[in-house]
Amino acid sequence: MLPSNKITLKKIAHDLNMSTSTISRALRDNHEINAVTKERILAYARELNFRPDTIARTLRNGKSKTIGVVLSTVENPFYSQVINGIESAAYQSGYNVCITQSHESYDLEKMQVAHLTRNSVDGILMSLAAGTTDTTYLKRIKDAGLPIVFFDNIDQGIDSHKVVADNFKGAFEATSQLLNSGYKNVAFISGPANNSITVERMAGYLKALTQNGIIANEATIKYCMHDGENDCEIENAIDELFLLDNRPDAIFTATDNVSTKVFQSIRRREIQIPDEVALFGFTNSKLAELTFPALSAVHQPGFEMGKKAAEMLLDLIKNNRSNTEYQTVVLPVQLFSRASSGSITILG
Amino acid sequence: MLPSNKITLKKIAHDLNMSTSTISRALRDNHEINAVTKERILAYARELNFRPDTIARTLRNGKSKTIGVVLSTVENPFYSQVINGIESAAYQSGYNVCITQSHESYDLEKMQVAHLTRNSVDGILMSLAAGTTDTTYLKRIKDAGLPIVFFDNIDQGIDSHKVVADNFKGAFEATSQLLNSGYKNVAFISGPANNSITVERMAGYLKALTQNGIIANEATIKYCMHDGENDCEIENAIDELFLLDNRPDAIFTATDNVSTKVFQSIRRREIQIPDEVALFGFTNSKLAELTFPALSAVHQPGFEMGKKAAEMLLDLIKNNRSNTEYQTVVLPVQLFSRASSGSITILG
DNA sequence: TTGAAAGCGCTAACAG
DNA sequence: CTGTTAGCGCTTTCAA
Repeated sequence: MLPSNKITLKKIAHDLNMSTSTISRALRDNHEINAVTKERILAYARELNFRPDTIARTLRNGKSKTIGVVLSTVENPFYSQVINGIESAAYQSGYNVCITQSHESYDLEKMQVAHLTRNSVDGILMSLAAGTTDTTYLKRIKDAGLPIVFFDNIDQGIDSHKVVADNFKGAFEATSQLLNSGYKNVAFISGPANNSITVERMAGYLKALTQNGIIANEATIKYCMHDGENDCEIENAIDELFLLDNRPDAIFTATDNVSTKVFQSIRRREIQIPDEVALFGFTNSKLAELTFPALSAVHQPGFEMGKKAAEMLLDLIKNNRSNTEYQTVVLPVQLFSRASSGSITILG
Repeated sequence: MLPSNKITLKKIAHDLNMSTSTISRALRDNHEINAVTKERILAYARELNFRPDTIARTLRNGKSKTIGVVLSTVENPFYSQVINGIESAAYQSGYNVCITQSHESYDLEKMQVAHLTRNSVDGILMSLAAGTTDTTYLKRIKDAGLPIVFFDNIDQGIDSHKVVADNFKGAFEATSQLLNSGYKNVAFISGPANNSITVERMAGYLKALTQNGIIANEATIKYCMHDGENDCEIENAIDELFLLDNRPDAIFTATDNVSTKVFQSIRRREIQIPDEVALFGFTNSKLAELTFPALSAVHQPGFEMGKKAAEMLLDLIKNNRSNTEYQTVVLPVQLFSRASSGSITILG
């Protein structure tokens, strides 16, 4: 018996007086192994509680059975729901998930992607950081053969599978509801101007305005370069809006983080919602219905988005398709019209 | 020039007419390499954008420079803050972080730990799942030499570094504040009875009661086996409390998930807070101050806990200490007394 | 049905 | 200062 501090194929082979290849085959249930030999090996492996080393297997096979995820931060409830969707699909297929955060920073995002590729993930799921504008590094990785599926904040430039929420419709409906409730001057606060989600939600917002015969006023459109993570962004945006001659009577906030931060700031300023200013935002927080006043929200299907994106990635990985027809899946959003946008709603 | 689809030491060595060991040494800035050779190698590696394969390096070195994390779910704001603390410490030391979720299930937890060890993490940070009672499998892993640091929901049975919040004090203070505000019959709802956090918070709760000359009533103490994730748990607990002859006029909720779920349920039932029942809970949600009424909360230092736990783990990993004196670090909590416990507070 | 041998990409002991 | 060689734990030809 070889020393038992580390159980390897070699040790089992030695103890059983067989070759490592036989052990390897038996443990993977290879059919060209004698049934009784196989049983003996399995029994002994079980006794030793043997677990094949994933690292060695990965090095040898060139596949890790792990998918990497890059998103801004798990602290955002929407993304934590996405993660649960990803895991559900991955585990189903026997894949592991490695979650990393970009904190909306281009440099961190790049570093995380580098880590993931060097750790041989079989594919990557990602929502771009707010600060990312140049995605050539991703294109290079994808062209080198690593499947990437984008979700939420995507890049229009790279041809690949994508899963997004119906941002346009969500924004259009939210803005329309504010206008229908009688608000005349609806402002817009979002993340960085170039982000796909901002662009789409902005389009929905503008459509609602024009459809109501309103001409958009650039002064009432604010972007937060760091999606509101840099606190002054939010404060400045609100300050500027409230200093306008034609002060907004409602704000549509276009991202989860911006929505809760704006809500918090308005409350801190002791400005009455919705009497002085109405709010309608994008958020997946379960506490939105419990705030005062209850926060009107566009809710994205986080779990479904993660699940769908993971499924598409796994399909790419397993079928090793090179010339696939890439598709973009658009998932429906849900609107919850509550007190913050002037609606009277019963909780629950 | 060897084919360039995969850049390895071997390819660089071939192209430059040197041996792989020279390349390896040069890239790791080994001092016994000629300065000009080193520069040539570095230049060429840079040109090819060479990145050493982590998997191969891990297999060879026996260390992955990655730490694994197991916690219930990232959807819990407290844990997402812990993660950020862990990452901050890990990145500082050049370590990677792999986050996994147990969803409060013993089986899932065990599976995640198995995955992590098979993927050769250098150490594990974990908060036990609510459903975990038997930790012998962890003891075995630890005894085999893998450092493990426990945080939040810990196991008293295993001797190792631990980082926790001052659960006793948080619960004691919260309950005391409810009693000082005039509530006479304070109920208790928490996660599973056996969990360390429940035990400690319960002790703080009981201490506050006895110190106020109150004899604890078992009927007003409720446990949720799945930390409130199984929705009926919360509903049943509340139903039972409200059916008591001596109906509680206040509830101390002892975990983040239970706190928000109980709050939500009470609101849905249209029971007035704090007039009909006051609430004081443990939660790290940033929205707690924005709810109606504002939710009184014991706030745990999530970021600090993650940071400290990671630092202790990294110390264990780097110094490879076998017979360390293990210590348990207790971090202070913060109390935010708000309207839900009868306090009048100004936001912000 | 089994074994021997090569090799995934890297590092380190040992030689020179 | 640089090269040769062996080997981390596994899988896979190829040969028997």
